[in-house]
Amino acid sequence: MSQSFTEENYLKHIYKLSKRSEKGVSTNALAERLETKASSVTDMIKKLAAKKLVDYKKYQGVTLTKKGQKIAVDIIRKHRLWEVFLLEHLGFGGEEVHDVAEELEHINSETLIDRLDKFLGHPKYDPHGGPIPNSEGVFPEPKRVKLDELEVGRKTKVMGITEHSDAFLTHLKKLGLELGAEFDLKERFDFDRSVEIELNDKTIQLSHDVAKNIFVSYNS
Amino acid sequence: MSQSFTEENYLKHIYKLSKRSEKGVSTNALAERLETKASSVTDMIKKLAAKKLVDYKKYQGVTLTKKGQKIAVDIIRKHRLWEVFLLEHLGFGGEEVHDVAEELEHINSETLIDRLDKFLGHPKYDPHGGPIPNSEGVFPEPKRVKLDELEVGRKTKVMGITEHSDAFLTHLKKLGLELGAEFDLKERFDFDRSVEIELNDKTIQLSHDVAKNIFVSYNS
DNA sequence: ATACATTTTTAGACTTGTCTAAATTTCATT
DNA sequence: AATGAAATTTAGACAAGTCTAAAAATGTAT
Ligand SMILES: [Mn+2]
Ligand SMILES: [Mn+2]
Ligand SMILES: [Mn+2]
Ligand SMILES: [Mn+2]
Repeated sequence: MSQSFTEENYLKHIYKLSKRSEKGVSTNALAERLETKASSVTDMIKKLAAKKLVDYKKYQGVTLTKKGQKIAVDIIRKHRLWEVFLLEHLGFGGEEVHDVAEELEHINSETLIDRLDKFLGHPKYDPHGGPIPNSEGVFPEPKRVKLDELEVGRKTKVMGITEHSDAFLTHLKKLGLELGAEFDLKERFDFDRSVEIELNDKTIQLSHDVAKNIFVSYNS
Repeated sequence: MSQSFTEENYLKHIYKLSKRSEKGVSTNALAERLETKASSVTDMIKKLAAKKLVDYKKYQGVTLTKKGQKIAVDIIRKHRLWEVFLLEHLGFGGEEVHDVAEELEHINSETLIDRLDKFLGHPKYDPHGGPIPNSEGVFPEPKRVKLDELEVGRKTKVMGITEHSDAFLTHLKKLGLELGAEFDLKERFDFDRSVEIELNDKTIQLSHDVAKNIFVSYNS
């Protein structure tokens, strides 16, 4: 059975919304995410339920079935692989990438995505730090975390950022915290959750606002 | 104004069909190409006419307006650029490529296609010998021709084929006429339009059936 | 010029995804 | 437990694209 773009987008957003709470995803939350009306969401949910892609009881929200989940994860895989391609090979900037990937993720060809994956060298994370599931739908082990939450004492590397304002980018540049920069996390101050890192033999203080927007990776 | 996938496919096929005759494209021809019914074609043509993308008089067939033509040529550009990418960078085989390109051609992002074009090195022809228009919609000078029609005496190179049966492919392989093979056209026999070529110091006869399915290129 | 076949258009219906407005259910407060 | 607010579903409508069956136009062959 094959899905329309619309159905795929619904499934993907149900998946993403359901990550942040045990209960089913609410009609309104979904409507807001998809920039559509609650009544439209109800209609679509019924269609997805008829196809056994979601479980649905009136007024109780939706959850994905195994089948629906596999499709959702597959869309995420495609989205992130395309983003890697656009950024690393076509020279796109961080922000331009998402909208195009939003369309490319719906191109349906297993061959295509497998070969793209190979071409890209089987990346495990996209440039925003998002983990890329393999073709079985399995996500890589989470060896990656926001600097915000990293264990003190770790050697780490800047893998991505979650804030893309010019202000933030130039700030990072000034500090020397560019993509790929390596440093040690020396200390975290409970008072304001600011951190102290050592980068190229310099000691630097970072506010919580900065730390929470930097993705870092660590080994093992 | 933005077009749906469907509208874009109609425009593209009107363009291709109108290349082979002066008159407008007939409803039935279009229906057959698009694997749909004549009545559906009539409906869509009226929609396109309302958008000023085609000129249409009842029972007289359609032709593209300047606007419609630009859109059609743009789709062809995208289709062929994607085919180059799939073949040269993802390792697709000649036949697998088309169906995927049929979907990719509808991804709408000028940035994307300009960067893809650059990434590919601004190719002028796709691997089937199809010329790739530039972003203004201008096709490259036709320096490429079927062996069928090549001027006797030319040095040429195999650039593509227009027949993809196993039988034909193995035949070519046996003759040494693979993609990129270089040879001279020595003679053409009017009797049956067969040709004589010289390839790697060997003289080979090719029937018209073979010659008409080989694209060759020549300089200046 | 007439008759028949082919092509094209129209009429009416269906599916997908959306919307507004109204009805229903659930939830929070008293 | 009652009530009002918020969330959700239903009812009915619409646009896009398609289809079948029937009507109209065009082309062809005597
Ligand atoms: Mn994205
Ligand atoms: Mn999408
Ligand atoms: Mn093609
Ligand atoms: Mn297409």
